[in-house]
Amino acid sequence: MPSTKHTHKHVEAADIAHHVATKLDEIGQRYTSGRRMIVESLTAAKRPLSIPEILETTTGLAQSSAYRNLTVLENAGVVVRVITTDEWARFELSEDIMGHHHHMVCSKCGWVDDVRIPDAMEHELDAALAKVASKAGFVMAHHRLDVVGICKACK
Amino acid sequence: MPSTKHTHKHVEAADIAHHVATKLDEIGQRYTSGRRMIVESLTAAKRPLSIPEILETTTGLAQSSAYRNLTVLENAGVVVRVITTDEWARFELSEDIMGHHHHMVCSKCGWVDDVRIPDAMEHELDAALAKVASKAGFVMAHHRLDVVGICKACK
DNA sequence: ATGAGTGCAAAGGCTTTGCATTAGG
DNA sequence: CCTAATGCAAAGCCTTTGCACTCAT
Repeated sequence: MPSTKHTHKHVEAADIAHHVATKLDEIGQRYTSGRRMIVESLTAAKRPLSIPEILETTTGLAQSSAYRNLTVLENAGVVVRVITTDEWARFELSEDIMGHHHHMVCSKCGWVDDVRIPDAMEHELDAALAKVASKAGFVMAHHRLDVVGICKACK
Repeated sequence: MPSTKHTHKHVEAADIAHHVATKLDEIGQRYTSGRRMIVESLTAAKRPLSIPEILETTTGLAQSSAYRNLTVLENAGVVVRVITTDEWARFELSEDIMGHHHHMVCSKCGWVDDVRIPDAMEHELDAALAKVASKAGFVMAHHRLDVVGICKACK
């Protein structure tokens, strides 16, 4: 079992299937073909996908099944629902798999991609946020950070 | 450098009405009673409100008028639509009026409140984000930062 | 008068759900 | 076999829109 020293710990591509199967099993769910297609679609994209985008890459999957399976995968802790604008919801693999990261959102076309900032800044940020949150009686679970701007294609 | 003072510039409460009226006038819109009620509601709340919350404090305003007026106020640059979870959209006065800030979102009940972090951190953050964004071909317009956690009431 | 603003109800668009069918263990 | 999973279509829910009425200019 090879161990890595990267701070961006994440599940290796080849192990994602196994990881997902395990997480699903933990909540008594099966790793069906539909779910496999969705996970593979998200794995290949390496960025949050909307339902329409997911359906484009999963032949024969009904829209309702996509929604239902994404909910199951979300409950299993494998997929996260990303809220960017008010259009479509987007889904991505959890940080367990992808590592901690943030998003760039194109305010023109809605494209979303991943970005990472230095660990040092993440820690500073967490410290500052936890402080101001607790001052207001909040218990911080995590933070969410997005870059809003114009993507390469829209520029 | 002597000009590093706090950048929390905002419109004084008493001047909000005038500011809003001006901004509306700039796009050829009137400051009607419905719009006034909404602005006063948002001013009093000092946090992003959902449509149901706004309707509770604006007697006699139709839901459709609330949506329509909020769109107008948004176009006038007076109100901003805040996307937190996938439930209801929330609205708040723009940063012109409220100053730059971020949000705390309760993942249990959906409550949203404002938070501010030190200017120094804002600047570091902007620098780091602009850098990673441009590396991906994005032109950053601004950033969005939320604390997700459990609020005082839900704890 | 005359067009903006409003209320009410209907329509839209994304998401969820009911139900009969199919498939995996 | 037996229950979970799926497809299809209908229903839900927030939001937007059409239309007639009202109000301010």
